[in-house]
Order: sequence, then C-alpha cells, then structure tokens
Amino acid sequence: MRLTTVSHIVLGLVDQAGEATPYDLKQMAAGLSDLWSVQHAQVYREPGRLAAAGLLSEEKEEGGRRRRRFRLTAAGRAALRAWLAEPTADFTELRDPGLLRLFFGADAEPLARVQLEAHERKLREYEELAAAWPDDAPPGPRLALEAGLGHEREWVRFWRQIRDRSGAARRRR
Amino acid sequence: MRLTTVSHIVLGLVDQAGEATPYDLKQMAAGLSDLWSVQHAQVYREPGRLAAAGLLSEEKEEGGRRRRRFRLTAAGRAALRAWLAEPTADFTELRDPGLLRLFFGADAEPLARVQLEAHERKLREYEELAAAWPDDAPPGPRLALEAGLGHEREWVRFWRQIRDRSGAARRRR
DNA sequence: GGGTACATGTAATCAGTTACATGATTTA
DNA sequence: TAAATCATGTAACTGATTACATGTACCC
Repeated sequence: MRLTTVSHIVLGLVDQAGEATPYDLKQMAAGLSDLWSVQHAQVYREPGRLAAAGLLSEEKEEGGRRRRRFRLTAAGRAALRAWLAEPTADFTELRDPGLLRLFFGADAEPLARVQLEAHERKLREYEELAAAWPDDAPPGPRLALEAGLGHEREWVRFWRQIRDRSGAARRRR
Repeated sequence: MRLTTVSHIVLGLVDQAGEATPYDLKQMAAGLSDLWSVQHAQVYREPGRLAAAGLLSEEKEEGGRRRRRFRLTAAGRAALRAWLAEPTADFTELRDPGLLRLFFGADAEPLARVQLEAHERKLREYEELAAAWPDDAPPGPRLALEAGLGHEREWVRFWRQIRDRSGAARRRR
C-alpha cells in the first residue's frame, strides 16, 4: 500500500493522541486545516486502510456507537518515524486563487480589498492563538503557527501595497 | 459544464496568446507552475472540453502534426472576464510538506538545512527573473512574481531562524 | 538513415470531494 | 418525546496523475 500525505497525517495524529476514534481524528484534523486540510470522508476511511496494512491496530467497541479505536503498531511507528526523518526539500506552489486572478489581469483594487480583509482576519486569529499558547505544548505545532504568522503578515503587506498602489493610480487619473 | 481553476487558466492563457496549440499552452503553463501547476495531460484535454462548451473555437491543421489551434470565442471571453471580476476572498492552506513534518515533530535542523537551500535557490531564481523583467510587460505576472518574492523571502527567514535556533540548542547541550 | 528530442495524445488509475444515509445522544 | 445535534459511515463521482503509445522533425 502506498502511503499518501493523508496517511502520514493520520499516523501523526494517532501518535499524538495515543489512541483515537475516527471522530477524534476529525476533530484533531480540524486544528490542522490551515496547514493541510483533510476531509472527513478521508479521516473515516484512511485508518481502516492503515489498519489493513498493519500500521494501526483496530479495536471495536461493542455497545453504543460501536466506535473503532485505533493505535499505532510498531510498524506504524516505524513508518511515521521514517517519514519524519526524511528531510524533504519539496515545497508546493502558492496556489492562491486571488493571486491567480491578478496574474491574468483582474482589476487589482477590489480584489486587494477583500483579500486584505480575509488575511487580516486570519492574522488576528493566529495572533490570538499564539498569545494563548501554553508553555508546555510540544514545539512542532508552535513552529507551524509561527510559519503561518509570517506568511499571513506577508500577505497583508502584499495586498495592502497593491490596494494603496492602485488607489493612488486611480486618483492620478 | 463546470469550470474548474484549470479551465480558467486555459482560458487566460489562450487570451494572452491570442491563439494557441496544446503545446503552446503546455509551454506557457510551465511559466506559471510556481503559482499553480498544471499537468500536460490536462492541458491537452481541457481545451477540447472548453471547445465543446463553446468557450474556445478549434481549428485543425491538415498536414504535418495536425495541430489543433484554439482561440477564445465571445462566450469564452465573457467567462474569463466574469471569473476575473469576482473579487474572491478565498485563499488556500500552506500545504507545505516540510512544515507538516515539523508540525509532527521532525528533527528541525536537517530539515531546515535542505529547506533553506531549496528556498534560497528559488529566491535567487525569482530575483534574476525580476531583474530581467521587461518594462512593457503586462502588470499581472509582475505582481504575481512580487508575491512570490515576498513569500520566498519569508520562507528563507523562517527556515534560517529554525536552523540557527536548533543549532544553538544543540551546542548548549 | 538512425538516433534523439520534440510534440501529441489517450487509457488506466487513484486520491479527494460531494452527497447521501443513518444511528446515538443530548436538550428543550 | 420530539427536535436538534453529534457521530459514523459509504457510494458515487470527478479531477488529477501516471503510464503508455506513437508520430514528426531535426541533427549527426
């Protein structure tokens, strides 16, 4: 079985939690969605595949909601560690829908306004998150948040400049 | 027919070129790949779909490579303009494979080294592109490049900081 | 004329999304 | 006990990727 990014996310989340039901995974994945979003259908299917491949153990509850409860096996832990230890040089394209429109000649000012507002909101959200961050939390998520902060600041700077520039250009006309 | 992002990219590229064969589109799409990559199989199939929907006109060469040559129809131009005029507030998650590993607890230093190198290379590439930019070029691609520059600078700053920080932590031990 | 790079396409697969369907628990 | 919401799953679809297949032009 080929392991996808979603596989590794599920392995990583189960590792963090110790054990997890699909619903637990769904909740945890929601907290990760600004970095890498995962659909609920995937989060319910993927652990089954991973269990079939021997990377997770599965335990079924009898009564009630008949939850499936997953844990890492030794093989799963090894697979996760191997993935973490690959110092990948890959990075992805920006894939930004607003920027794409700008590329193809969209009118900059209205676009800049709505983009700026959206990114300012996201930046505030991150700042609040960072301010409330517990000192004893693991470092990984904190570093990811710092990266997010940096990029949101950059987006705000970028769109603000676009807005001001095109505003000035309009006034000159 | 539902128009996807790839549809709009193809419409945008045909608009820029006036007319284009699938191969032309492939070449142009390569220049866009840092912003939004498109596979060659898509670039050969999509114009056919758009032509069937009446958004592109198709003209077949007789001899030689029997190229298909596409142009925007009035409907195609309208669809492109409508898409450009939507001031979207959407933006996507970071989806960065390195950052994801950091999130799940990867050893920061080796990762930071290879990421830093990759982003420095990309940043240099963008800077050279910007330096050689013709003055009479349309503004859209230039703005997209400026966004790319900003984000690459931010990535370099981020990974450099991670590297230095974890280097210092290691020396303290 | 034989090799290589360029060019063009389709078939098969697969991951991811959307939509549907239903059961369990809580609350008014 | 009815309604709402929480929780759990699967089926169908579709967009994207990978792999395959082949033809054309150019260069040595």
